Amino acid sequence: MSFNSSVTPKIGQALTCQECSLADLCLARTLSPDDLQQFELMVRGSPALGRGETLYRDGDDFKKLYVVKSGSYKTVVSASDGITQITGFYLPGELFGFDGFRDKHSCSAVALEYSRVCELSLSSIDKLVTKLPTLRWELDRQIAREITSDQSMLLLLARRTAEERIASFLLSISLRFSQRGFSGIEFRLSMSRHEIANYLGLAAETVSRIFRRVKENGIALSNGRMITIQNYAVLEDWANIK
Amino acid sequence: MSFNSSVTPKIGQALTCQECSLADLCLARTLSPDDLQQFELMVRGSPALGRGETLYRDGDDFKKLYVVKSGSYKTVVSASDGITQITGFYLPGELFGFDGFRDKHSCSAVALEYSRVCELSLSSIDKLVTKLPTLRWELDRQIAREITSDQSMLLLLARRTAEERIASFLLSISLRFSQRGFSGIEFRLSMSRHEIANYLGLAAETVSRIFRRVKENGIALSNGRMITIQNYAVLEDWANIK
DNA sequence: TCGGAGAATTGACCTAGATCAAGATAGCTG
DNA sequence: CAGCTATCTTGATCTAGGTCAATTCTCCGA
Repeated sequence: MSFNSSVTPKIGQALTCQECSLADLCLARTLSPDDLQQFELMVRGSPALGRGETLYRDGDDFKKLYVVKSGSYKTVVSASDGITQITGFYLPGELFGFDGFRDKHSCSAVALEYSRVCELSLSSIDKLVTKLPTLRWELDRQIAREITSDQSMLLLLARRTAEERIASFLLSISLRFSQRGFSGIEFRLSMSRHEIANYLGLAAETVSRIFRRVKENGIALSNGRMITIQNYAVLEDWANIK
Repeated sequence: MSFNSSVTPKIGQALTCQECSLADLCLARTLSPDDLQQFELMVRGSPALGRGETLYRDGDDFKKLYVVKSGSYKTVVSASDGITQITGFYLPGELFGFDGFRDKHSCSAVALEYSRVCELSLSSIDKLVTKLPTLRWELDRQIAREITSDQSMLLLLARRTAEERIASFLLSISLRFSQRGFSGIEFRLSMSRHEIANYLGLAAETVSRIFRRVKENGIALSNGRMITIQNYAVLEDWANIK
């Protein structure tokens, strides 16, 4: 299936990288217009996945890096006894898949809703970076950002209360939506309460209860998966960002 | 201070990379003897640090990658409210420092005991990888390994009991010691109970109590920081590795 | 060898959040 | 749009592990 086979071009479904609304969030953002043309030739679209469908699996050979074009994905690690842990949620423009770069994937990537990615194969990357060293540098920075974000999750899971975790989560999602040109104060979560709970190391019931508390304190409304943030400052307080 | 100024060359203080006992654990392990010579010219030693001394700080510009030559290090992330979290312990031969690669460090690296590192500056890396692409690939794999390990810690912190965390910790240290040619059944921990507790998202008292339980069940002896593993199989059971 | 400070252990107690068990809602599908 | 299934919410109860408060070790340095 071709990259531009979809019907009406809209957010995340642009024909070319130049036209893509996610251009300044994507891996390609540091490239000059000329370089971007070279980059674009290497990028492939892929069939859309529905909720719950898997892009790659734990144990698969590493083949490609992915940028979310539309929708959203989660990455999940599984232990041999069946316990699983969501290690990240990825929104449009976000790069993922470097777990097991040049090796085997150590987690699985699953669509949270009807979603598409742009794909960049390892061989394309290797070809590109010889001509475009700045792409390599940007890639390095993005990988480092993944490490930094995983490590701040370690602090969150090891040292924060349920309330702080949920406040941080809402702030993070809100920030990322607004960076993507969507509203950061009113948005729809693509993940279930169970998925939020798993990601934050909590029980689903606890997430429910704290969403209620958030509502009772006039900080944010939650109507199912719709969230409306009412008091950003207090939410930041709760997250302990100080 | 020069790389080889130390008195008696022993584990981790070899004069050259060729002679280094850590050669097959280090970043350089995939290099041919010829390539290793080029690599070696770029590597710098550095003054030893004592317990508690800092190699780099959260916020510092990224300058170098480090391999532990002797001793051990921890990396620590700090939140603005003073909460800190140990995100990793690094033993001889282990590569660290890519948090904030080509950017700013997002955590601090602190010596756990009298320790040395080998340093590889960013400019050296960039020079080397043009001539030695396999070095780049190995670097990529090591960075991915850091991500994989951080993500398995996310599962540990979010979903495992205190008992499982400590069993996993002991197994991991034991494995890494034996890979380095030391005994994996009798070893000395270089970190305090407090540091173990922080790393595992527990209170120091809980670590003490579980070390006692481990002892009572004939799984491992702990005499202060000395550990003797008595029943590897049951320890694996406790860790839930199945 | 002694003394002191930090580290580790132990016990008593408490609480945040898990678990269990119903209901209430919402989202699909036919 | 009716009905079924998932998901979400709420309440009651329980417990793993945190916190607080003494001791007891251990390891230095003088």
